[in-house]
Amino acid sequence: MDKGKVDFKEIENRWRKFWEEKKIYKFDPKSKKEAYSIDTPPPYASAGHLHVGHALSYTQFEIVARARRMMGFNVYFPPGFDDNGLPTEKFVEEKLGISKDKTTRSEFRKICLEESRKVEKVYSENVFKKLGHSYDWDLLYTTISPEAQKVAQTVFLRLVKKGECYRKEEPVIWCPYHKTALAQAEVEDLKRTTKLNYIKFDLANSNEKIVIATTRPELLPACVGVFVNPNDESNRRLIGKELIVPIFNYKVKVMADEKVDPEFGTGVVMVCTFGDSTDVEWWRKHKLDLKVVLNKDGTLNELAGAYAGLSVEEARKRILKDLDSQGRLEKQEVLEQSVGSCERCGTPVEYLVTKQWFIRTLDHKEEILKRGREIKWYPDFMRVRFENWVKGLGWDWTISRQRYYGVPIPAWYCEKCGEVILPSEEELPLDPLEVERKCPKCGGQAEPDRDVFDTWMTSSNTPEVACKWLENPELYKKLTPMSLRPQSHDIIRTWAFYTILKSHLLFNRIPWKEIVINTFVLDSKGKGMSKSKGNAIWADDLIEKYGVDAFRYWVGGASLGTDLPFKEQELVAGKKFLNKLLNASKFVISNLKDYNCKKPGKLEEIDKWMLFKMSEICKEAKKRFLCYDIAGAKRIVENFFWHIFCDNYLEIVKKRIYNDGEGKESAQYTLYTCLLSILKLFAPITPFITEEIYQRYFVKFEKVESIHLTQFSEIEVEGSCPEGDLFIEVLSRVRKEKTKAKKAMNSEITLTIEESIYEKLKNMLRDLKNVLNASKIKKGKFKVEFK
RNA sequence: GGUCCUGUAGUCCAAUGGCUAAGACGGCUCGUUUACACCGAGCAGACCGAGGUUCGAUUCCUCGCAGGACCACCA
Repeated sequence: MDKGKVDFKEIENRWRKFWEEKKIYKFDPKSKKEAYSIDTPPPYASAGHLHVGHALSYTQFEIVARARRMMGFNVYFPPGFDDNGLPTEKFVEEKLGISKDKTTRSEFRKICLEESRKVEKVYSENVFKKLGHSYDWDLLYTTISPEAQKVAQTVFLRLVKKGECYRKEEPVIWCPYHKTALAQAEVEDLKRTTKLNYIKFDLANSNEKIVIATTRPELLPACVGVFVNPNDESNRRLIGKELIVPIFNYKVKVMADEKVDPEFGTGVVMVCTFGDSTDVEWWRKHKLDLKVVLNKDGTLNELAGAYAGLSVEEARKRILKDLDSQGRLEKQEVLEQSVGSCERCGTPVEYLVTKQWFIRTLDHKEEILKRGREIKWYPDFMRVRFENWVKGLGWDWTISRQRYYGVPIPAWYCEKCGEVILPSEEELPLDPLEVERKCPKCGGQAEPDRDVFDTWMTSSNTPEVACKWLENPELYKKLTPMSLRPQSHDIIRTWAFYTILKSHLLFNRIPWKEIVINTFVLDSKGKGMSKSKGNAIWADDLIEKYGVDAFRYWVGGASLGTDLPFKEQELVAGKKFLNKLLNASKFVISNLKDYNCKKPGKLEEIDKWMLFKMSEICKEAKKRFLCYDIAGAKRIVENFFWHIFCDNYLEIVKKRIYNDGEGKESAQYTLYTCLLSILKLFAPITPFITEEIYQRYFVKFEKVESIHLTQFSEIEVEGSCPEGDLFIEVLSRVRKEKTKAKKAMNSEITLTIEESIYEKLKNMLRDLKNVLNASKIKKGKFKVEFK
């Protein structure tokens, strides 16, 4: 071992290769140990870069997997990729400049699949393997695989059979850019400044003008009613009367609804089909007409007359101009508004009436809340977020998407009689576009469904996909409900929610026993990190600079439930720690050359003390790992290693191990046991350096081919030796005196200590003399004399 | 607007209804000693504010302030 610089990269590469070749993380289905299955989040393998927040979340539960393995569990830890759905389509469209409109579904799907495979390969190598993640790569799954498609389609058929999945013509949330229906969960708020336009309507059979404020004048041709609050003194007189819609000159009725805010605008609201979700609500409640003016691409149709073919924005401008020239635009006010927008492209969503498939959620709110409470949440308060979302749901889950790259909806519709035709489960997976069907009822030609499922339709069955529900029912039964779902808080409303929903509807039980919400990383100033804000810090850069173990050391310090600001300083500390660990090990190992790995007949008192302390740390750390308190485990082990083991114990036994003689074997046994225990406890967090040290020495005695296959130590103790604490206290007092006298720590002294202390330390005087370099220890008033 | 989380030295973070409130980074002083100067010994430095419960609150409760997150929103 060279002095000074250590080539951490070389160490990493060597062991990464070793683990992969030996397949040391392979799952053993025949093992008798208790299974611990992890419902891994399959990432969208899109960009090559990974910001520290993502790297942290994946590494955080990877540490859990390692710790569980070392606590005797048979860990089922499959990697996965979520490669179907909009993100991939968007990626392909942008990268290759292909639009789904200008190609066929099968062609487009082929390109998507090829791109997915390429990116996933890079991702596995550059992210997971690089970070030292201990997946069993033989269990790799992807959500576009035939197996996953079969799961999604089977689930669909079963839910249809149960009546929990239905097809209906309904207003749905629509993204005009992606030209598809969206689920409520895919909508994000977009804050923007817009104009509130005050428009004069004529009151029918009167000369009076009624002013209505609207942000969406382009929807005038779709106006189906006007509302006022029944308690609004100044406007209630209008109820039952009719207004004439400007430009389009047709009559609409004025009706009453308590939800109208008399203070906003003029207190008079027009309802169009559809401008926003309130319009949908009122349309349903008051059974209004349907006037469709929007096309699927966000342009206006013939109903808009002269404005047909224009985009929403353009039509708005033109209509406002025409209203103004007719003297009907009273005024405009600036309005801070937040509108629902597509979470992937930011385009404000519209509401269109289309035929879609839905899964019932509104009927099951209470049951879902109950299921949520059967699961143990870490941290517990994250369950509240889940509950808030469930309580606030306003729509059933729209699962059909008018896109290409996803799991096809296995259904046909008879052109003649409208019958919905479904395949049998044995035929799955299938693409109805590639299979001809005749109507079993009337014999008519059946039209295939051209849509695909929402990506969450597949992802919400990751327990079924990952544990091979259909391929290996035995295995699935053994591993489910899964032990753990690790995920981030921003997808509680999607991934966690949909998974719990599906598990409830299909199997009438929870999908996993515990859910851990990973730490949320902020930038150094305490702000949320994202690519769009430009404050993202890339994990690759840090790993390049500090090494993987130092990065993981930072991850290991994050506690659940509290946001963590990223500080590069922590990586510096990590590197220092690795160096210290390596150096202390080097020292210990070099003094174990003649060690026979046998427990000596007699242990020195201070060694008993050390072994006792070490065993306590092992127990406490295990306890903390079990309840996902990685940071706590790391803290106590690190503190013990640095201050008790290095600063105190190594100094105490130095002279004993330098020379052959009494107490040498006792020291060697203690050093061996403690260092190995410490290495093991740190192995889940810093797997590379611990493997390196283990392989340099311990492997030949332990006979287990990797430290990561060993179990955390259980140390045999011979009493707690409480006098050891007193020993350390005296050591500390003397060191203080030496510092005060500006003497070196190894300067020779004569020590006088209180008689009571002297008596208690009687059996440890030799070690005390050694560590203090005291030529004599006398009884009396505490005094340190220098030579 | 609703809900949730977090406020501890310059910075990150821990514990605690009562004892000297721990550790790391940074600062300062001292020490080059055969694992390590990416080190050791030591020093200085902190409980967001106001009430309340209590013999006693940094800890529990209420309100406020600050930061962060989630959800709902208005034509």
